[in-house]
Amino acid sequence: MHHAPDVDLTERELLTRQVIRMTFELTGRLRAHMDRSAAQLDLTPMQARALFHSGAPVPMRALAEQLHCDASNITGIVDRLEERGLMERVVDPDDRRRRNLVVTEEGRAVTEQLKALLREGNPVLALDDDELAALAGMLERTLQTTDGTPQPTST
Amino acid sequence: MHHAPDVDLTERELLTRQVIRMTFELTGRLRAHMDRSAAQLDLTPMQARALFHSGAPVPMRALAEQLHCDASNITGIVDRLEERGLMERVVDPDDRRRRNLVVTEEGRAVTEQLKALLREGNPVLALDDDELAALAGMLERTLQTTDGTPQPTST
DNA sequence: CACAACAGTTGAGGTTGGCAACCATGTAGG
DNA sequence: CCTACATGGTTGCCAACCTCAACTGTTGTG
Repeated sequence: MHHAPDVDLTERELLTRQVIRMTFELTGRLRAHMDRSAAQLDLTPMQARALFHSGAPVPMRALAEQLHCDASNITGIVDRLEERGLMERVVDPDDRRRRNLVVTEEGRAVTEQLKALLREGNPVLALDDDELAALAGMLERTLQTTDGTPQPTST
Repeated sequence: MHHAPDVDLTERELLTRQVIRMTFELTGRLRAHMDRSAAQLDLTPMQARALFHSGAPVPMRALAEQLHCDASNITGIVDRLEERGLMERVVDPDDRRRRNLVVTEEGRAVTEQLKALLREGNPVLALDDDELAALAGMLERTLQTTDGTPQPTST
């Protein structure tokens, strides 16, 4: 893209490190916050994430990608959610290999409770309107540029 | 038509939800990115985080708090890091109950490699200088206001 | 010295991550 | 039609991690 002048690079370099450090700190806290919230509803972190990403019926394969984990893990996670009656496997009529995940009525209720808990005490609420809007824009751009699969930099 | 203050609140409310959603999305990607980076160095996610937070000698208790996990987990994590020679338990002479975690020479090298990998493909690099500075400010404020233990808001 | 408090460890039970093998279904070629 | 192959999901295995409770050493206090 655009190579930057060497002198100003240090400035940005320091800032970048700082932002990365804080981003990881924030990430850790958000993760802990989410885990605590999930625990209040007797959900494991992964179960909570699975519910979170299953707004519309979704094949297990897709969920695995969204959760950045192996497909085999989804089996167990969905098993436990299904045992609690929060989710259901529905065979896709178009492709009978596929099992679409459908959140049940109770599952939706639990998901709403979870989202409510997540809003409480969320750090981003400390920002004022302008900052929030700016942050939204940045996040949008940030998420666009990286599609989740950064170049693997193969050795 | 008497109430419905949503007209003013909705704006921020929607924005907040959007930001929260994107924040979690970004969190997930960063986590996946960190896990992949750690895997390239044959480190588990927790081992990587343990190294990351052990710049200066730190008692295991403190590390547990920084990693938001039970103290008993640290035992196993440090065990494996010690087996690889990346860390050492050093008994604190002032308080012989304490074992300070000291990163070895090799451990420091691995940590540097890890940090280098983390910088590669980090989504925040997509931002320009002004945005980066603004983000830094927001993160700082955000991290200040929440000390890691968010108080349950009554709203 | 008896006692509580603290740092760290151990053990049991359960959930997840990663890998390889497997079954069932869909798809392409002969 | 039949084989070969690709795909979605499952199972089994093993290592790592999480949570909780019980336990060993050490420190501080009375």
